[in-house]
Amino acid sequence: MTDISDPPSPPSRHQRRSEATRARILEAAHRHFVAVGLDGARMETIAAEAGVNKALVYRHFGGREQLYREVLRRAYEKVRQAEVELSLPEDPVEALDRLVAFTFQYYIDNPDFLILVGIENLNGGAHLRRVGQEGLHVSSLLDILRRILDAGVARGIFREGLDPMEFYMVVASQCWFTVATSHTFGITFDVDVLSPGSIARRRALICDNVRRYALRDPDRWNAGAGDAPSA
Amino acid sequence: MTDISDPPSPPSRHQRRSEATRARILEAAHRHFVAVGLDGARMETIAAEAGVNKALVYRHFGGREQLYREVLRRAYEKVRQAEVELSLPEDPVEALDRLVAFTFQYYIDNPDFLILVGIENLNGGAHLRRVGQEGLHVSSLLDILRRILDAGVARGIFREGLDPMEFYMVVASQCWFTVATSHTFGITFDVDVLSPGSIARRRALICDNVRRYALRDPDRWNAGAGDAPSA
Amino acid sequence: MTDISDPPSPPSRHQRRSEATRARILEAAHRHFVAVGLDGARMETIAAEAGVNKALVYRHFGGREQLYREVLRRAYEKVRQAEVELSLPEDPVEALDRLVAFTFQYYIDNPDFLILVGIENLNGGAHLRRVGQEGLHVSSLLDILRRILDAGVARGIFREGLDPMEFYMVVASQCWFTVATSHTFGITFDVDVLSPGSIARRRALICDNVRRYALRDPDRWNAGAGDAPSA
Amino acid sequence: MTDISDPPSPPSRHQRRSEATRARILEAAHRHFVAVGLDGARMETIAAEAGVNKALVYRHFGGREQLYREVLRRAYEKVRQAEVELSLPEDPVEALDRLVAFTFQYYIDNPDFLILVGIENLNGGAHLRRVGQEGLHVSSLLDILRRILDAGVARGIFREGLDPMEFYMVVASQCWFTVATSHTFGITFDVDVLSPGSIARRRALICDNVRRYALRDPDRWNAGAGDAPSA
DNA sequence: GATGAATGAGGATTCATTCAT
DNA sequence: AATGAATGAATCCTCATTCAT
Repeated sequence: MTDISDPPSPPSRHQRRSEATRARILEAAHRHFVAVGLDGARMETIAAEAGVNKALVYRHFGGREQLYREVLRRAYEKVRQAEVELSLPEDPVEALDRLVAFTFQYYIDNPDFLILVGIENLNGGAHLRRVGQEGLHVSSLLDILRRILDAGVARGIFREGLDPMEFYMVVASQCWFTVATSHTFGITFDVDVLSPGSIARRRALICDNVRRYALRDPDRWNAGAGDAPSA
Repeated sequence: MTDISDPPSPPSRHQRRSEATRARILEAAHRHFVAVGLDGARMETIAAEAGVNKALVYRHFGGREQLYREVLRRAYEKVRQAEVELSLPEDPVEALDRLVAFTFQYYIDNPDFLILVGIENLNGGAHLRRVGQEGLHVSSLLDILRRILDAGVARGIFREGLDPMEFYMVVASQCWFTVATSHTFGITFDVDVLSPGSIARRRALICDNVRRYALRDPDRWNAGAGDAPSA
Repeated sequence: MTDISDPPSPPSRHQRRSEATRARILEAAHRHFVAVGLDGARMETIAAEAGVNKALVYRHFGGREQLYREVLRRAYEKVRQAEVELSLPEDPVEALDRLVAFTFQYYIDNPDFLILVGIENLNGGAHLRRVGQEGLHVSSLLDILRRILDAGVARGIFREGLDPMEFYMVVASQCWFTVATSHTFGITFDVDVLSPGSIARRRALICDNVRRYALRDPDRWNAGAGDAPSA
Repeated sequence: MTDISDPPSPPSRHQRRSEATRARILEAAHRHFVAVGLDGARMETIAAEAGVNKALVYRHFGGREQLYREVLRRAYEKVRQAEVELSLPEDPVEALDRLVAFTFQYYIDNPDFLILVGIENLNGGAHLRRVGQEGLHVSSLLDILRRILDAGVARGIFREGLDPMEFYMVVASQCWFTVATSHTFGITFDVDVLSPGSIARRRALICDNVRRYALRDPDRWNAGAGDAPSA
């Protein structure tokens, strides 16, 4: 945040406090937007949870929409960051499993993200569009996907010509659906989709499906390798 | 709604008009809830679009929540109905394709349903839970799924022991994700997910994936059979 | 208000009550706008003074601007009405005096009108313009002015070719200034412009000035005829 | 403002800068108060237009009311100054014309003044009263008026016993009304009161009226002498 | 003198809901 | 069944003003 380039002037106490306030507001806003949605959110509540005055929220962010946009932007920033930090195994098949496990776990651990994206889609993507595609750093994700596919192809074990974006869809859709529709799915089928057992089974299933999608000869690899590594 | 069981007394003019009014309100409410969400919806707007007085909406449905619940219930009723009416081919592999095509197309043609379910999941399923699992007629869906799987197993071409609910997840998740996150996905990857070409490709991909999931020996069936049947 | 033309249906209790409410709001709004100006006025206060709910004011008038506009329109309607009801003497010179006396007295008795017009001029006439020139019924005023001038010319005692609008300006300006700037004028010159004595003197002065303006031979008419008739 | 009386110490750089800031704030405040009125004015806007911080406005003037008062005081100071600098012709009749022309033109050129005085009268003169009558330097105006009247009387061409304040009213009222109610008057009568032609005609009319008021024998002086002298 | 951060109070407008007819 | 009037409780956002630096 504080750039180390030109002038050595350290941030004044004013600036530091302001920065901290801004961060507190953002966190409160994130929590609140996630909890009750864009329309349901109350500026008053956000301010109160941030421990500041309502007017200050306006001063810092200009209004509810802009605040929401910033929250959204940061949520995307965070996923992409996590993806970048993801260390993939050399072995392409293990990499598939790792990608699925990571994606699934990220959704489970960060329902916030799913919720924000859900809100956004209900909104027709209006706010994300204003964030701008550049802010979404998708190339870093595509790099990762390509690296996995290329490695598999190089070793002659993946099908050729797979499209990274489609590959991503195959992975993400099943993880996404599991978590994002867990409530309605659970009610409809009278099951607990997010119980540890269900999750482990589901992850293994998705790993299998992804292998079947990517591998030239899935049967050579014993299915079930995606089995609950920790649970 | 009007039950045909006991007395022969035909509905009075009053009753018929009332029934029609109720239907108009429900349609208006459906449209409005879908358009702007639960929190965004205004009783005034619903009443106006139904061409009736606000107070009448209250008389008929008691309040905004109940109205929403009824809208939700009917949306589920409608999918299940469509599923029941779905005529499946004898051939199990064709049945897979048909199920995918139907599911995908239903989501495309009825974004309302995805939106309502999306809203519901953001809400933690609170309203759907009050509708009650009975109202969701899931057994008719499970019947269909089982019928397909059983037929495939009977002919020795499907893997054995596949779980209908998991099978459904494999089908639904990829269709769902494609449509339900089309806005954010489209913005992120800078593509038009719902263009006719994209849809056809995506459907073929999902068909392939589902075959790979269900079939004992996917390679015997030439991939790409799911290619745009009509479009 | 209730037109006697077509249907004999008497206003329902609802309608009558609503009409009365509307009137109460308008009166309260008039008082409040006059007291504190357009920007200073509080919808809350208006509602409270009308004995109704704030929201009802919006229901009836749509908003603060429209409410103000209606108040303004009615104020103009009232002056024009008073002018129409003004009975002018046959004698043209007496008519001049009468017109001055009426105009002066109207301003003194209805500072509301001056205040509203003052507000409006500070606003660049924006709201009056939206009322529309038709709503101002200026022709009835011009008729009166013309009648006076024509009578004087017919008797050969007024100058010919006088313009009604200019004539009006000569009359109104001096009355207007006296009342409308009474506070600053009074403070500047340390006098009480609106004391009964001052008013009587000022009226006589204006009458004289108007006679000098209109009459062909002012000296034939003993000045001071405008002297305080009542005070 | 900076008094030249006692000590020789020249203003420090600090003081000079402060003085300039103060002036900038006053100018911004003047413009803004004139533009949107007392209630409509925003401290933020004034500060921004002055290019300074809001808090600085408070430091310099203590608050919005005091700032307004100072603006008002300066506006009066400026008129009186202009009046003092007015060079009157020897000839009393020409002096009348000159006074009218000056007064009229001042109002046209300085709508600010009319607006501030208008605001003040809507306020009941509350702020002007706090400025204090001494601050208004009315005696210099009265001197001028008396000088004109006395000259006319001395030459035997003006009526005797004319009161300076009444004389002023006769002059000012017609100029004032023309400019101060130009918007509502224009809308009501559907004319452009401030077009060059209208102004010239109006000035001539007022000159005539003032002559008729002051002169013992107005007919000896050809009317219309007030015709657009320069414009 | 000058600044940016922060506050508290207010004020317009909206809305779900109820009432009287 | 259906309506229009009326209400009370929010909720967003703005502003004058003060504080800390």
